[in-house]
Amino acid sequence: MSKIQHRNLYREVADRTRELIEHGELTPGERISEKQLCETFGVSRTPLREALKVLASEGLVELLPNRGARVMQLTVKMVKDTYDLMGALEGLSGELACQQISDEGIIAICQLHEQMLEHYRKREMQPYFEVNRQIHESILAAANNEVLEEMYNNLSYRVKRVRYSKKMTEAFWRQAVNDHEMMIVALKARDGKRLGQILRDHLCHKLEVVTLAGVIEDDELINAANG
Amino acid sequence: MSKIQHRNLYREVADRTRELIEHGELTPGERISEKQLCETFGVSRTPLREALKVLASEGLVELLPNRGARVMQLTVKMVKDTYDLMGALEGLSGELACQQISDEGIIAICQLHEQMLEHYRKREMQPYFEVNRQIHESILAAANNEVLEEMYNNLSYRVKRVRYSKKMTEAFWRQAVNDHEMMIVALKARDGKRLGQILRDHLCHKLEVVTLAGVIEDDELINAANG
DNA sequence: AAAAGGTATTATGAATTCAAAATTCCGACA
DNA sequence: TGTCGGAATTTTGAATTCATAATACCTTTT
Repeated sequence: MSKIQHRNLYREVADRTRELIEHGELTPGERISEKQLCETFGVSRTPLREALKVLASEGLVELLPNRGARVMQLTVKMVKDTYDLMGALEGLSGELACQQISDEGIIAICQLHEQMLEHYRKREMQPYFEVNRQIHESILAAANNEVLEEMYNNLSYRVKRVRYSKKMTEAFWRQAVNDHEMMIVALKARDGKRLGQILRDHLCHKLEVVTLAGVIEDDELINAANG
Repeated sequence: MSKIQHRNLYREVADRTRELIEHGELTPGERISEKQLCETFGVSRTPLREALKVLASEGLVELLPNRGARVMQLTVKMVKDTYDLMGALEGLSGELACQQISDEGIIAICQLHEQMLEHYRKREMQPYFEVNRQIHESILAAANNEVLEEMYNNLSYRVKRVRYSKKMTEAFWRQAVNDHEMMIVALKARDGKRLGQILRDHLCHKLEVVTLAGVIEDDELINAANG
């Protein structure tokens, strides 16, 4: 028996608009026409405008007074900054997780790790990414810090548009798997400091993939590549 | 010539409601009557409701579907979680600041530090807090990471209601000043790792002040003490 | 007297309406 | 041909109105 969810219209609209942005149906910098979005969702302007305010405070859209909403433009610097921040948060989650996780929790993550290795061996990229995501999510959950979780998820939403699977070379992939091997060792040893450091480095490696190892400039706009 | 700010009504309302919460005119857990707030601000419900949505996504109020808004209740665990997070962010800001700050920037912070010491010697608590805030703000600014800055400010807003000046004993104060001495040494040496660690520990000490060294329970509500 | 049920009132959710700002369009003029 | 200015249109900002859910109140029944 699932709980009845009184979902307000503005939440629904916010979620669906987030998806539109994530999937590139609303491209970065594009002006969002209230009227048009209202028609596509079949709602009036009131809940739509409320949703836009929420998305703005989440950093996904930009509200220009009397000039409407725009999908937030991502610059390379913003992505770097966000990754630095997410690195710190992942680091913290690793430290906290080591303190709080149960033995069963560690076993569960190890099993996910084995699954992930299997996908790596078979070069199944999408399943690999999915299990990878689950591992990071499990560590975050084990940290038992809802504020951290909320903030991390918000940040990851901002950079979700930046897909890096196409730029994921064999070398980078190998590095990522290597990072994960070390993570498991640290987690089993409940070495929080170490796990935290590995997670931070791991995210730096991801950033390298995204920014093509620093070939492009800080203020350059990220073009939304949908992988 | 100051820039003309086209401040939307909903922003104004959000700011003023934030202040009401901060100053305890709206107490934690208290139900927010839309009609009443509309009357005090002299605006219609539309901008007020938009403001409430923003405050909700900032974590300052709670929106219960069809049951209106409540000022978010802070539990001890939430404050602990938030401080853990802010510790990680301060740590990051310290590391980044050491990499990016100019020599002039370091000098400016040292001067603030001297001012703060002077206030400490004279036991001028409010001026001490103000200069203290400026120092942390300067380090945060020197980190040159807008996303970090935004997130940190949001978190600090959530726990602003928790005033600790009344619980600030001589021993804690001495500890805080000691932390700051070490910070300056690390900053001058541009030792990012060390500065980061000191900032994290520094925030842990603050947390101890807030939670009275763990005398109260996790799920206990924080009573808003306005210092 | 206490509990249950139904009606009245109030508060919230969302659409509509009105006002004001921005944009577009078009003609006048250099 | 290009650009400047102003009216017409569109778009956003905010108030109002309408619909519906929650709450309060009162009656009825045991």
